[in-house]
Amino acid sequence: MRTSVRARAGSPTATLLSFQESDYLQSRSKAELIAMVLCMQSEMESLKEQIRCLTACGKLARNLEALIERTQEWSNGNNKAPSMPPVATVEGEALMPALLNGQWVKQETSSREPQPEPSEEPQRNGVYSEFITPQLLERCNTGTTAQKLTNDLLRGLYERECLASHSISGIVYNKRGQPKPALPADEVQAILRTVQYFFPGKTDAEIKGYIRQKLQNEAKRLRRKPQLSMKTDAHVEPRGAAGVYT
DNA sequence: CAGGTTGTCTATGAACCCCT
DNA sequence: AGGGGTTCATAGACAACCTG
Repeated sequence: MRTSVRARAGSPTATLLSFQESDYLQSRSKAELIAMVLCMQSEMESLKEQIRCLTACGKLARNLEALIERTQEWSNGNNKAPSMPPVATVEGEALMPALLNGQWVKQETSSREPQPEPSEEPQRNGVYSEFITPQLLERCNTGTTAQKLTNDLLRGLYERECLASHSISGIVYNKRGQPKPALPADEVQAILRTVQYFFPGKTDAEIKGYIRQKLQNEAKRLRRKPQLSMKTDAHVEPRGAAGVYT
């Protein structure tokens, strides 16, 4: 299918049109081209998301530095309680409106369950909130069990391969086992605090047990089906590196 | 006692087949 | 076409055991 649209030489549109008319595309079936476009769209979305995350990380880092400075000032004898730095925003949206300095800020009044009061000890909770985003929480099941919430948080924060290849502490007691790196301690703490917010009765040990269980299940899954995942990848990417589904 | 491994069982959802 | 039953893969839960 040839297009009759005229475009200025050298413009992006002209580049696209010349690509559309190339022999490579002419040799492809319509279905193949549609599949390629879908793959490209998917990849574009993934890249956009990565850019958003990187931008957010940079702003969060600056916020953390400011908070650390204020905390140090406070602990150095300045009795005035440290105030929170302004919350960074991405595209006008507050990054962490739901969790501030370890304390949750209610966003929806029509919550599924009566939410417990935020902790009275924000300093004890620390600043772990940068890992648990409101978007992530929206995808998590916060209303059923602590174990489900823990699993959802882990799946939201890490890839399966990452879960399968890490442990809570990094300590390996099995001599024949490969040493596994530990999950970032601050991220584990963020999960603990988050789960304890929604399920105040749960202890660190219990939640760590849920995390351990999830890591083991993922590792077991990977051991059982290593060839399956490879086969699936081969299906997803039949034509070179066109499809990146991560 | 905490943390890790392995095996087994169960629940669940997707895929498939058959019948109307 | 679609509704219902069956099969299968997967995730999660649990128990038993090991190690430091």
